Amino acid sequence: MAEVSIKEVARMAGVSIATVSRCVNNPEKVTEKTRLKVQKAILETGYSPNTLAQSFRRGRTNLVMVVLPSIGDPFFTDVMRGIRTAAKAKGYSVVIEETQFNTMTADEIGAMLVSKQTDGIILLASMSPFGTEILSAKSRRRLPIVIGCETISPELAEFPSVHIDNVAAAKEATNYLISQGHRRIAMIYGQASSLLTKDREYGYRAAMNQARLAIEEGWVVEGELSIEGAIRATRKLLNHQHRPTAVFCANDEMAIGCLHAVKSAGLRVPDDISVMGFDDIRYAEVTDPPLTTIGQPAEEIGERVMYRLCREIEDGRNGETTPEIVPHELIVRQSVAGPAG
Amino acid sequence: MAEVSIKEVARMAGVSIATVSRCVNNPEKVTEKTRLKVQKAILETGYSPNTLAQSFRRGRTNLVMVVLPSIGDPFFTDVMRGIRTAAKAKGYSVVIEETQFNTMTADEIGAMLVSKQTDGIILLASMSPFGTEILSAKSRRRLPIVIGCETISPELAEFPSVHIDNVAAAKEATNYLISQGHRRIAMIYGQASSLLTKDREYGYRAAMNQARLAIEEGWVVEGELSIEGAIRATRKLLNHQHRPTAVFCANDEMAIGCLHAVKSAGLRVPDDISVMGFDDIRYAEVTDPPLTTIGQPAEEIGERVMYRLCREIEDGRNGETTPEIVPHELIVRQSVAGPAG
DNA sequence: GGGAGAATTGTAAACGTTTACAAAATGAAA
DNA sequence: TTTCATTTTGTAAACGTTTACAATTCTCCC
Repeated sequence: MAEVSIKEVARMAGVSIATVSRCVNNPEKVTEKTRLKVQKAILETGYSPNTLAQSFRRGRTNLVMVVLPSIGDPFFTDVMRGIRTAAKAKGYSVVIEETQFNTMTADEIGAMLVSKQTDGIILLASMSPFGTEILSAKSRRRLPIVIGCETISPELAEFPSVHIDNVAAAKEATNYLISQGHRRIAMIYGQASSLLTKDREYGYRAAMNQARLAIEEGWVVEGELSIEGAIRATRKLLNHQHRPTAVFCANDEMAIGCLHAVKSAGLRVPDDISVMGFDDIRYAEVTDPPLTTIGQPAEEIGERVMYRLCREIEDGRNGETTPEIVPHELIVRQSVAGPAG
Repeated sequence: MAEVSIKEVARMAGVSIATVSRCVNNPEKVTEKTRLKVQKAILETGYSPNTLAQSFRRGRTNLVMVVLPSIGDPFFTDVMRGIRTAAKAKGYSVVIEETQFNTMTADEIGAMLVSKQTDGIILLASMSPFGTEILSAKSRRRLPIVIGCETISPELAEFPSVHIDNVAAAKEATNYLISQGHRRIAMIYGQASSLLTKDREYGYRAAMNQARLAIEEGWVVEGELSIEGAIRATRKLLNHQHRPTAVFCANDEMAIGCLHAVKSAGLRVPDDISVMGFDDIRYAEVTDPPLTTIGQPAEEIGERVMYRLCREIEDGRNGETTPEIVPHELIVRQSVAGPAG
């Protein structure tokens, strides 16, 4: 009952399978009369095209893979929403792979591409260790890949990308802390392997240098991009012999951990220590105190990245790889104030 | 260069394509000698099987669809992690569809199933409006579907499921509030369409009745399963002529909104109002104050649901549909205390 | 009515696998 | 060596679609 194929429909409508196929895919190539006959037959048999056969025949799956560090981070959730919106509009489905939890190795990513399981890939994760492999896979055939959010490592520079100017944004965040009177500013960055938070670290250092402020040994600590990691990192900062008066966290998730750790230590935010985040996830508004942070148009990034990938898939590689830079925004709430002293 | 098929390998190794296929899929059916020859040829050509052709031929995609209200909710993120772990172990990929944002209609879900794009479906979302349609699709052919988290509506009762006992858990939560001395307890539930939070509401009402406590008009409000919605709901509760001393939120996401709204109104938690959550998402530990809530083994649910689906796909429907009930746990933190008065 | 040209439909090949079945090779027993 | 049983390999069909190309039908004009 279920496995009704095009043949059945053709038989019932008294036409050839080619005609049925045309009715479905190019209705304008077919007479009104036969189209009605065929539609009736389709209704009666409950036919729907076998997508597997279609994919096989057309050599396209209409499936796209997104590689990201963690869907747990609300920022990526928002990016994903944008990707999904665009994907739906263009008739694609999306499969997600998380790297942080090692659910997929570089080999597997390559294999997936080569075996054409997916039509293209969006990289939202730092792929430094994967870069070369993907590139080598690429040399073998045209690979539709677009990079989002992540600043691009040199090996991946030839792929199109969509992201904010992370260096400039981090600089702006740090400058805001400086403008509030802070001189002893620490930073919690993400995983060492993450290019993205490296860029933010770079922006922070640039701003500090420019303001001729010293960054003491031990003021820049790794937060593992998680709440827990940020809590540990913050404890280290609080125990530092020259305790900073402000902490710039490379993302909001870590800022939430930082906030918690500071308050758990009996200190007040922002009275004793100011905390600055990055991303403006939806929890940033409801933390106590609400988080001062950098806003990114996450959903827009997702949409643009997906549309860019569609161009890549459909028009083929057109060589144009200048990054699309989207705007960021400083969002002032209550987690930053002037230093106590 | 890229499109090297089995033919090429066969030619290079001097064997038939059948032998190559066997080398890849049933190496034990082939002589050591020829296997080596073929492996060499595979290496040299860089051959990898065309998954599209395989899927087509085998009638299996090794793709599974998960339908959920919102990946934004960290609880579902954790469930997804479990699903992914299991999926990876069993060689499946996962595509996610969100219902809350209407990215997919019931028709499309049905179409996806019928067209065999995916081998099976996991429903983490309330499908009340979809129930009958899915069922009608089901009657047409065997549909591997497993339901997770969500309590099952009557129409879907014949599908296997994995979840906690939501009614009992909500009862336990409410009883805990009562045991702390609360008499005026309100509840914020999720979307009206969500069976899951309906069950929690049912548990709350049962506990209140059993304790002979009145539920005043306007004490049970809808929170839309979002932070924003919960904030609005909480404002209503705070303006109620008989303000409750405790609020039971149907999930932590809403509890976070509730917490924020209470504090924004200048009241203290738990001194003035106690707040109880549900799910124990990772933010629950770092809210201010940390959230008293009900813990679910989210990741385990995900894994079990996926393994159950695999059984469904591989062994075929075996008729056994008794739900798997996993344990929940009351987690006491600081957002609940005795009432002020 | 006949004929040219356009519009519609049908025929059949192709996509890359897997797999029944037939054929061939191997090995053991006589 | 012959024979038979067993293992290994090859042949060819099949999966459901799409799509060149050929065949047919229709339309319109003379």
